[in-house]
Amino acid sequence: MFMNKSNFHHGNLKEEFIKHSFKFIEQNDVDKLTLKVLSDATGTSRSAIYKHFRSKDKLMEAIIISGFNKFDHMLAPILKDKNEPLVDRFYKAGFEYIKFAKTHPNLYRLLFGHKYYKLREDLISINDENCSGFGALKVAVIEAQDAGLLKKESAMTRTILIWSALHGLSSLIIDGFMDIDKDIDTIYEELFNSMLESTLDSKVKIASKLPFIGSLIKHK
Amino acid sequence: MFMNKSNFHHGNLKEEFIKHSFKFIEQNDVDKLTLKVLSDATGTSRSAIYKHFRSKDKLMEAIIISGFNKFDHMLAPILKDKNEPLVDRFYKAGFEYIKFAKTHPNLYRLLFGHKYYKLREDLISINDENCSGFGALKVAVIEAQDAGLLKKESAMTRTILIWSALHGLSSLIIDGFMDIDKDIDTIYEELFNSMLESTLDSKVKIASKLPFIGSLIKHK
DNA sequence: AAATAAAGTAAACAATGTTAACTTCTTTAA
DNA sequence: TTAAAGAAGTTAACATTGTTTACTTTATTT
Repeated sequence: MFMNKSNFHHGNLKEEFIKHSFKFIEQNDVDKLTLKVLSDATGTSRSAIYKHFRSKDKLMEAIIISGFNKFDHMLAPILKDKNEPLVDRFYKAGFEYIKFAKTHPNLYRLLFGHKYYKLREDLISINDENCSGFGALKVAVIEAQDAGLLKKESAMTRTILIWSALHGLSSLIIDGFMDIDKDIDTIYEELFNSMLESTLDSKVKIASKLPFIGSLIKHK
Repeated sequence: MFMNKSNFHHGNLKEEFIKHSFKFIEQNDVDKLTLKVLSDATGTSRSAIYKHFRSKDKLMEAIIISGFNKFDHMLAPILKDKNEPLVDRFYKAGFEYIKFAKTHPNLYRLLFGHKYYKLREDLISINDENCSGFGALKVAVIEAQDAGLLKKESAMTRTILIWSALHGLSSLIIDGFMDIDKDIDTIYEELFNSMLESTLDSKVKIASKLPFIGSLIKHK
């Protein structure tokens, strides 16, 4: 089934909407993404989108799903990589988490912010260990506990606290609270030490330091 | 100069707008606060507000200022209370921080979220030790370092990390990520231990545990 | 070839923040 | 005291937002 590209029928307009939305929020706030922006970008009318999505929220839902896939495919493999020492996996995962937020601040806010949390509720489950980055983190925490690297407290509690610290630092960075002239790597070193190393039964050296995330110069 | 209350002149409409805005966001999302809501609440026309604020953003600015005052007046005295042991002050400050976010989620998001960060930039400075809760925290961190209770690393780094953890946990709670049936006090105990106690040169017992913050049942 | 469905359009809606022109009450000045 | 000025309200109109309805055009199916 191949498609005859005519002037009228676009062919793959639904994917175009999502693609342009993604591209747009790489550079702009999520609430700047209007139907006019999308109709202009795709060369269609303002109401064309309603032939493919029941509402704007349904489009946002598609973007959020796609965004979480992107996030999970970034994070989960790092945590699951059996070739790396467990501590290194944690170190790298936290590093890349913050880097993701810094690189895609609008997408990050869309995924983890409040505005569309009702949509998110229907989409992701914190306890789904297969597909979500959070699930993979929890598995890694349990693995660390079984290996004697983490105290055998509640895995869920420890997972939440690690996530909190990463989410908190990422949010403060991308939401414009860091106007100090300081690079983020030092802070992340300390975060990692406080968060993980302190709870390690035996101290472990990080095998390989990662290239720096970047400075904390105010994020626009 | 007393005011003749007539039908026409309201007298103190500006304060009424702010007061009603505050009351409204105790119960509703910030983006549900429209000029119509305020004109209905005050019995005025939709454009009356422009006699007192140059734009809606200027009203939001006033709310944010007032909100930060509320926040600072909650947090700073706890951290500065010389009658309490320093560790207890930290413990209580963190506890009340999270409680504030949980009790006033919409206000908290308004103050610390992204949407109005440009307004916030003109209003608060992270480095103002007198008026901001963050400033008070930094002073307390330095105090703890001088007293030998915290490692003598960068005070700013340590302050940011403590704030990150509190902000991250608070955000995850009020933004609907905690759908587990678990009370928050256990998590906060662990957070406090990881965050502060681990960096204490000598372990200190918390003098008095606080009443629980509440369960993590999903926040609406 | 005709009927049906899919995918587009234009025009109208209410709600949003905002502005302009006008009115009414209060204060100030001659 | 009265006139002018200004502060504080009104109504009406605007553009922009998401959304719906009625219509048109293209593609598919029978």
